[in-house]
Amino acid sequence: MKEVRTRFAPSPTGYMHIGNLRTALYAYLYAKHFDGKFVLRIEDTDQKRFVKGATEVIYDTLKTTKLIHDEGPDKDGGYGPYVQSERKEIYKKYALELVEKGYAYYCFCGQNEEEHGEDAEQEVEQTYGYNRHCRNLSKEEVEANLKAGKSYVIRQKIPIDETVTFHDEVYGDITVETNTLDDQILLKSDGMPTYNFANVIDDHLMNITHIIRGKEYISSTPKYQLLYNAFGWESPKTMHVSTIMGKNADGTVSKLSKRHGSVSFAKLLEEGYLPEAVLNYIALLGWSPKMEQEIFSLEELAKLFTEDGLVKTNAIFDYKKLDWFNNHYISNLSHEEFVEHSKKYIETLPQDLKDKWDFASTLAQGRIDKFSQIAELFDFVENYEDFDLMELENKKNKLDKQQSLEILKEILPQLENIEDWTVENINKVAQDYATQKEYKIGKVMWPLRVAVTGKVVTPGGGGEMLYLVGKEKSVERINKTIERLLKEI
RNA sequence: GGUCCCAUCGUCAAGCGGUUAAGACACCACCCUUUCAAGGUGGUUUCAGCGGUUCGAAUCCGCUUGGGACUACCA
Repeated sequence: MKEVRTRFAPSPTGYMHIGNLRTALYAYLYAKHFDGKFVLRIEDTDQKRFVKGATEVIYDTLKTTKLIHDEGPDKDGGYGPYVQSERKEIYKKYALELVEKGYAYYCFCGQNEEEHGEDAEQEVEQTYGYNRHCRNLSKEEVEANLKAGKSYVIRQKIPIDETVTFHDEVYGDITVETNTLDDQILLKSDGMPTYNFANVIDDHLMNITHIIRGKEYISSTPKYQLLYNAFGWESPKTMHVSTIMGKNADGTVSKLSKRHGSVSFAKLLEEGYLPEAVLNYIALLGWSPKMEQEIFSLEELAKLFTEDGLVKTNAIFDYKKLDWFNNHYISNLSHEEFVEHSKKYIETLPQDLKDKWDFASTLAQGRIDKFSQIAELFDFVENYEDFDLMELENKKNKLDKQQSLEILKEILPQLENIEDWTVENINKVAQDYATQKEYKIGKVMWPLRVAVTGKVVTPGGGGEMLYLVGKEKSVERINKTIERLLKEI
């Protein structure tokens, strides 16, 4: 069997959209599944859009996601150059070949509206696209224009009254009438090819066997097919993948974009998502392994990934489910890894808490969905507000405010006596007190925890919370709570 | 507008002529518990509609409706 070669062909825009990353993932997985090659090609034919440092974003993303390419601008595999702007002459040669064969033509119309306008519209029966003004220029006219130094583009000569069919591995056979196709530009006036032309040439020249790309290219594919036919080339197999959508505030859905949340890989990382979690999640958006397992390593995915699991329908990006994946991956981090990852998120934390981070981090791990939640999780250490005293009542522990008051009053002096403010010592005081009063430990811990943190939901148990808040502040807050209770009861 | 594509719980999805229509996220309840989380158990919720074909349709066909993409000298 022929070696499988897939490609990821991003345009250097300066950021990596999550949908784009998923395409890269799929292309990578497909190649790896068949022990083939994953090729990186930079599609930078739009000079106006040049963004400095944009290719670095691409390299960085592939590196941190471990989607290692086998060939690319930095890894020659014999099919280079892998940057389209460096292949300019190649495209020109092939464009001319097409002109020669009658599948393309010079167009001198320029970019202004009038020449594309209505007057010529009746000539060719179409109300869209280019009016084909230059389609039938004589050889002499073309020569004359060329000699005069007129700027030109080369357009594809779409056949009239024909039908094109291509086969997609996901969507099956798709047939369109050529009359609905535009004489698209192949070579721009600056001599650069359009994406539409370059991708066909490159995929062929680079021996790409399987094209995996977004569904939005499905309607352009007939034009590519015509190009392959014109050259007499075998077209690579295509696998179009569904679009990732986002849910709008008004309930409608549209292509995932910034207004739906973070959509670039870098942004997601910034928020504190792990690359593995993001990859695992997006792998399952539009593709299914058809089994119950959901957590997969890259290796496992590669083993499982084939076009069979590709889904035709668009998928809505669900940040909640991403959170679940991320929570899972965070929980599985070693303590050292967790501390390492959390470093840049604890900078704004109070110094005291930073000093205790080795301990506090063990509470945070497993309790957060993403690292950016750390500050909020420990907010109570610094900030304390009068909470609703009703929170001191707890059914399960058969607690009411009266009892909470009593417990707080009785245990406070004992807490104040603690010399060495450690979780163990705090717990011991509480335990001894509970034993003496014949209370369940929970009954003692509840009011303590709530009084000191001002919250019902905390990242750990009572002893742990008192330790984090510190002796001085704990005592102060318990006192305050007692006062408030006395006033109310 | 034209062309093409799509349609199973709120979301991701399995299913590919005969199933009690999987599973996961979310949600709810209960259990466990030193709170929360995690974990365990259980539950609510889905075949867009209408016609065919068939002994039998979520599965095949048609129409309707709804959604999406494309319609650049962008990719």
